[in-house]
Amino acid sequence: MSAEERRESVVRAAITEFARGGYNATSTEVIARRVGVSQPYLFRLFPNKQAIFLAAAERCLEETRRVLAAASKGLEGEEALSAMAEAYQRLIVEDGEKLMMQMQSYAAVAAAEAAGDRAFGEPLRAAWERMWGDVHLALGADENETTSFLAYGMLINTLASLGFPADHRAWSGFHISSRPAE
Amino acid sequence: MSAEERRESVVRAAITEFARGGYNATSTEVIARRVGVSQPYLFRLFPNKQAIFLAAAERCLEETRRVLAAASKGLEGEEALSAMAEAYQRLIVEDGEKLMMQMQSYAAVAAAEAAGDRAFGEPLRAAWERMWGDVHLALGADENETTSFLAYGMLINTLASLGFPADHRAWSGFHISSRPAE
DNA sequence: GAAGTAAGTTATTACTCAATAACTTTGTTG
DNA sequence: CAACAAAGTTATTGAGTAATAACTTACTTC
Repeated sequence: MSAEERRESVVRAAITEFARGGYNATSTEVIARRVGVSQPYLFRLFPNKQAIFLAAAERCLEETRRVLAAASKGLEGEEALSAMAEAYQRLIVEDGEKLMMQMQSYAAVAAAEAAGDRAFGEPLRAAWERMWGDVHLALGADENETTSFLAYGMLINTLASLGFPADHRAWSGFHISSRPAE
Repeated sequence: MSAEERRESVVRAAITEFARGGYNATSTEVIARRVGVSQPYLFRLFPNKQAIFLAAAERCLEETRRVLAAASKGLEGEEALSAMAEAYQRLIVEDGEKLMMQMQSYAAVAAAEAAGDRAFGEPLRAAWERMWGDVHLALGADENETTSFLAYGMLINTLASLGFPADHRAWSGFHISSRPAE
């Protein structure tokens, strides 16, 4: 298998593991095991652990952006909004990993920023901007609509992270059919 | 100093340290040092590290609830809404720690839930429910208003965590005067 | 002043983990 | 087939860390 293909499997494995464990509690060992490769080999593919995390986090945001863009393609206004909302809901329900990884990313970036490391968050801010731009376009370039849409998305993330069951009143205002798989 | 008073200082120190470092990257050593006490003594005051984290996380949510409740006291409708929004904004600007700690909490709970530990999140779900209830009452028991208010709050948390500067277009729709202290 | 108790310490253990170095295998190509 | 490179391994290190055990002050109260 080529190094490039291996890197791809590492990113996928990293998403799964970091999503559950967060940055610090996830060892490079478990990632390597999931890939089916020795632990030190990861450091031939990536310079260090942080780079693996970053690649995984970036991929998740990018995937989310892609899903939203695909859902709203050819639609506008109210239709685009509900299509994206439904797509995001489905994404979370069918693939809880992406949500968890997102939350871990935000926490990790916040920690890095607090520690004075501004470089770490850069690629994630860029990825967020791309997503913001796509949503903004899909919603007719209305900034309030865009902000509102993303706000609801972030609340969904929070409630799902906290583990509120789907029928809890904390979810009132949403129509989520089931919770993300664990 | 009494054990109860010490516990109080531990909670405050823990908020500061966990906010920057997250659960796993924060050693009990640095918390103890901040309190001005030996590391093993923490385990006389709390059963384990997780309990310290939980106490800190719970305190943060509770504080947020208290701030919102105080801001909306005696007001209703639109007035209550803008009073709470302003109070939340001020809370974040003046005390970025609380925000960071919140994000770390969500990530930690998500990880615990994914690992099958449903007990860890319980106190935080309860704290969130209390906050939800207060906001709900303040906004005239309108569930859509409540959900919307909290959604914007969570977006604020996300953007601040990602480290977007106050004048960035990601903040459009908000009127935040400055970013939280670091 | 003895005796108890609450607040605190030092020393230690058992463990985990990112990263480096040195070596080996597998496939390709002139 | 020789020689090179890419993919991968085993062995190791050095640092950090939650938690336990055993010991020490300092204050109170009879």
